[in-house]
Amino acid sequence: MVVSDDMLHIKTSKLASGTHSEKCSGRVSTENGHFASTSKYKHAKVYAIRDFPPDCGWLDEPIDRPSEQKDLPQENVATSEIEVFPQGGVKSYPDQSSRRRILGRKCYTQEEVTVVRDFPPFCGRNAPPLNEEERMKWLASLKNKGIKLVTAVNEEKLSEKTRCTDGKQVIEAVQDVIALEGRAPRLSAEEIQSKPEEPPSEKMRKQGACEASSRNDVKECMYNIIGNSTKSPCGASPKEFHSKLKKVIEKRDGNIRVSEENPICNIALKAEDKDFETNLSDSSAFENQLLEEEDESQEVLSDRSIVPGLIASPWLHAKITCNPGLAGGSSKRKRMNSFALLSRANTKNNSPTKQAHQGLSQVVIWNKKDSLQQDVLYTNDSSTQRSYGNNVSLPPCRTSTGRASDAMTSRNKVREILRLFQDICQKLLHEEESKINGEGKTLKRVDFLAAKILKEKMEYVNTGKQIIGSVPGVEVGDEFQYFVELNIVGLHRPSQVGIDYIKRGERTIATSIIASGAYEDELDNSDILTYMGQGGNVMQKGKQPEDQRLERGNLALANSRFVKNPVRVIRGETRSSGLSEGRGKTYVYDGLYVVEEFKQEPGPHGKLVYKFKLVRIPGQPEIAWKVVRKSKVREGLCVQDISQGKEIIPICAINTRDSERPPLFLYVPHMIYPDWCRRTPSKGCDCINGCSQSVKCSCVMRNGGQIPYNHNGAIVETKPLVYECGPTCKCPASCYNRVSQHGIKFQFEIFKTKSTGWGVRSLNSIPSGSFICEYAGELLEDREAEKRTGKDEYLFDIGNKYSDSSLWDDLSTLIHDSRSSFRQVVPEYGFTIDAARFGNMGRFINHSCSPNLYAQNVLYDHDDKRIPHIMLFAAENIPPLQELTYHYNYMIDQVHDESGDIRKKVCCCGSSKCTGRLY
DNA sequence: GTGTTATCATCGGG
DNA sequence: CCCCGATGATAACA
Repeated sequence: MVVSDDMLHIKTSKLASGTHSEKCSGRVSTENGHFASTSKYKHAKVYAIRDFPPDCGWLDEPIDRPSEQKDLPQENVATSEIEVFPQGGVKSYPDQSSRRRILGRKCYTQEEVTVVRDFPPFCGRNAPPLNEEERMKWLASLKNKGIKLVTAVNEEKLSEKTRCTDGKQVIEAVQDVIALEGRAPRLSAEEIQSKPEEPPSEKMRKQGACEASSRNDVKECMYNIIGNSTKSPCGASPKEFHSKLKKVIEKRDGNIRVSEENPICNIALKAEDKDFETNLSDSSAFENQLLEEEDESQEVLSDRSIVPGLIASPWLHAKITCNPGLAGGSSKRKRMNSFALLSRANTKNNSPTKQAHQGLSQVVIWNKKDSLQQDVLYTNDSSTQRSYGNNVSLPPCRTSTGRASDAMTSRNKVREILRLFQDICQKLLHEEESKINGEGKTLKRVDFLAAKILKEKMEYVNTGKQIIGSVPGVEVGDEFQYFVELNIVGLHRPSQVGIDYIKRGERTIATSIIASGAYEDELDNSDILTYMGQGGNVMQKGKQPEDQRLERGNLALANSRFVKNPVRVIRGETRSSGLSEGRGKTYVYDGLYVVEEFKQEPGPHGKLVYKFKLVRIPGQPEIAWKVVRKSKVREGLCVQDISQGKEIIPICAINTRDSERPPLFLYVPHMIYPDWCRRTPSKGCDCINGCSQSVKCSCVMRNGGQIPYNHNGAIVETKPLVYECGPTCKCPASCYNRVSQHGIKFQFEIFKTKSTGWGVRSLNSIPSGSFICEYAGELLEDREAEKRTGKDEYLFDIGNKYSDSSLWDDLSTLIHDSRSSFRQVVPEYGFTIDAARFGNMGRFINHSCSPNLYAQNVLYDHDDKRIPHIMLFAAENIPPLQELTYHYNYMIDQVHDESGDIRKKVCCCGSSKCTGRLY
């Protein structure tokens, strides 16, 4: 990261509010988590004013945990659990240069400003950790479920083995092979079953392993059963035997599939699914065996039950290092290495020995489960926790340091790449929009373009790994604007297909589905989802509808119904709210579901369709929009509209924690300028046909020749200063160069947070780049601000980043003003916005070390660059009910009290990037 | 049997 | 509505 010192210029915070100890001694906490102070300013150069250029944390070197945090009261969980990130700070953000390359555009140093939009990897919300109680509950439910489920299945299997026809089929199939080999006479199934051919030692070893691990792995046990009944009698070499066996299985599977396609046995599947299930398990057991035989290094098969990572392969090595419990003390660093290993292994996956690698990937998948079990094991100190049969990846647990850090690393990766993607998208879209102007051409697919760029230059997240269960770094509730984003983060691989599945030998099982209502799914708000299968020419126009067949995704989902593996569900939400101007759909990750059952029914066109009933696995966080939609009256509502009608959309106040009401202040949606402030009216443009059309638009020129917004109202990139068209412009209000002046676009509410006073959140999904609100208040000169001692927590220092010389060098090519005069003026006169007495919702927005908003200087109604509007924009996609935050940009150890001592304030943002200090 | 290429299907998006 | 689209699975082919 190349950052000049000048870029880092940050106006430091002035004075200081109370320390934490003051809070404890009865000081009043305020909305922003600051504390009122009566101290006087003594130190001229120190300001307790939140400063504009939001360097967003990663420019600041991380600091050590302040020692005074030890004194924190117990309930201060947010800070006491924070992990200091050794690789934090600049070094952890290596891709700025790659971004430059990616965009392939002229890169100024000013780009660092551009990059201000690119928030630190830790931006925004972190994994909502389950509290211990929730966790235990979830684990208990899993345990019960898993044990019950699997033992039931196992018993079923065992009895099936001895009586059901399928067991016979399998054995007969085996016999076919044996007969082909001519080495053994045909035996009846029963004979084989009852024949203890295997050396008892090995048999016991296997069974013992199976039981000892208590892993309830159906396949594992089935493997043993089948192994016992089939392996020894023929005496054929394993490889020969299995290649023959495989053929037979294939043949048999073919038959089954044919019969499955027969409509007669559609619903019958439900009645006879025992057979089906047995088939599945049987053959997967066979496959497993095949796989293991294929891997030369697997000499001790049964050991896999105990130490799954022993099988030698790069994948498994990687896995081992991922499993501290197994590998014996893997550090975070090791884990990161394992990532590298994984991706390397992935490239190897295209090697000629495809079969073997398919096998490997299967092993990895199941090994994944082991690792997940280790998750459980690792976060709970009892080894009895190993006995989960579910292949469920649990939410990251932050109490386990190594794991938590890993989870955060993944999280940051995901967010990083998504922000990058969104950023590239906005810029490409912007270019396209300016190209298209007037020519009636269609816009290119910026999402694909951006995805391609990312794929070429960067690595996608979670690629190669075919993940069953939750994807590292992706959290329930995450939102995506484009379908390809799902691919980028590894949540759902196909570009347009709704069902993603993976191969497990001859079988496929579903890993993720997208329910966006293209078919007639039943999407209600409950945890049950009815998903319609694919195919049947429903999507193709001009084709006769047909019965859906049990193939591809449908087959995979059907298999998942028996394997009971978790399936990720992504819901495509049409933006019917109308509040956001973005594109049609938002994709929300809804968490893990299990396919409970499926059936075949006549669809809307009369032909048969498959319907899959998916049930959400309990214990996952609820999706915000469900909460919003469920409760029509907001719980804890204490003020209907704190703006008292002054905003276009009412802003209510919610307090579900105590009886406190929002503080009193006079709501003003706009800035209040004092009498002495004579703002020079802006010289408006003369564009009548819209400023985007006109090459000569003076406003556009001042923005460097381009409107800084896209047609959907999203800001393209952060600029030192944005010039919107204003009241004196001739362009209409619909001009694309008018965004922030139109006021809020989303439904916001202020709410009482856990530890930072009042905060702000939205009930809507907010796409990255959207305008949030202005930071409104009284304009003050710094001198005046210094006098307002008690309420400095509402001061916002207007950006004097213009005094930054390196920035200005680059700007000079864009902004045609006299640099010298400008620079002379600004550093001398600092201005501040005071929202203590008058303000808008912006005053409630809290600080975070990994924010999801950033501040942008905007001019539209006057020309005085010293006092731009402070407009807050979304730095990423923000799901409903996620708290909105920006970086206050205090300078650590630069805030002094009246006696000149450094003051310290604990930061309670709780983000993974949190330095623990606000200043 | 295996590696490469063509084709198909698909709950997007302008 | 039309068309372009990426991707993986499958079919066809060398």
